[in-house]
Amino acid sequence: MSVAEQRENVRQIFSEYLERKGHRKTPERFAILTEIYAHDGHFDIERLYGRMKSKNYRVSRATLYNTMELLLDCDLVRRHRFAGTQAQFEKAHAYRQHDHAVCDRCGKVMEFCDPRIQQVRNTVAEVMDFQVTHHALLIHGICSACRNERNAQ
Amino acid sequence: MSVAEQRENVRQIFSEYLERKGHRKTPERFAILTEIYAHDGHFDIERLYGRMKSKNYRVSRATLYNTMELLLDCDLVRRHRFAGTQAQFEKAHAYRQHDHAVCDRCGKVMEFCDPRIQQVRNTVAEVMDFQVTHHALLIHGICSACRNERNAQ
DNA sequence: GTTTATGCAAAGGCTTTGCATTTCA
DNA sequence: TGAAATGCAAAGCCTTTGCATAAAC
Repeated sequence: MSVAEQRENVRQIFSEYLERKGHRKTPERFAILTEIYAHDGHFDIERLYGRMKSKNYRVSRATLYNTMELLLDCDLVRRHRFAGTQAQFEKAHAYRQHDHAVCDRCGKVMEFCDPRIQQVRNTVAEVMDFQVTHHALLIHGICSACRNERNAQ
Repeated sequence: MSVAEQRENVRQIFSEYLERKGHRKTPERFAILTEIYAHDGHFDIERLYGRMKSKNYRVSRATLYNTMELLLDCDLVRRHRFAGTQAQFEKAHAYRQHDHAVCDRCGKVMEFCDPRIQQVRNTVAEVMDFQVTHHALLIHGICSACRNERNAQ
């Protein structure tokens, strides 16, 4: 799937979601979605605000927060709280399932993928009669770069 | 291990930690530790503050926040961010390894245990050359009670 | 006697809210 | 036209910080 195809695809999903929920299709909402899907990796609200402002597309922070709720609700975006109070987001559609390892010393976030997580989800759903929608596995520790740095001192 | 034994045990661990780090052994710090280990389940700073106040042991919120940092550092307490900005804590010592499933409708938090997580940790450590210290797996979804409630409406 | 910790209140940072204005349907 | 969304600023909430006081070592 090309970048253009994906962009059209997620616009379609968002459009149908807004319609189904009786929400309006404002240009701000689609501009935010487009901006999010134009980049990889994690971002926070302030970063997104800055990126849109630099492209002369000014949206208020309030609208950013409101729109993120909608995008979370239709699973086009994921929200993480790696540390502190500041939420981090990432696009979720057509982005392979993965989890995160975060270095508690330098804050670097790495991605990994392990099929056993899916098995755990299935077991939890079955044993606890729980309808799983998504999950977040965060592995904390110290990355090799930080360990080497400390050893070198 | 009895409750009294565990309390003595964690006091010992904390005491040694403070000594090793050159921190002072203040009565507030031990009172906070004792209060935390007198209860099961999750709690936030405000709840802990209220519980100590109701026992006429008044500590400032600042000291609670400071002490939690120490307890986190010596692994006697875990911190979670299930939702929102408010941190949740739970005691960590002699409390079997477990993870959490949280209902996104009613907010209920359930615990479960799956040995496959340990295997994932081992794999991440090996493949990414990452020194794992701990992890947090959060499974989101809708609990059976909430599903039944909605069906009944 | 020093140095560190406590407590209080103020400041900070991220997020939410209220309300007037604008815009979608 | 009427209801909902936007933008701005103010308020909220949790957490951190600064500084005087108290306490550990």
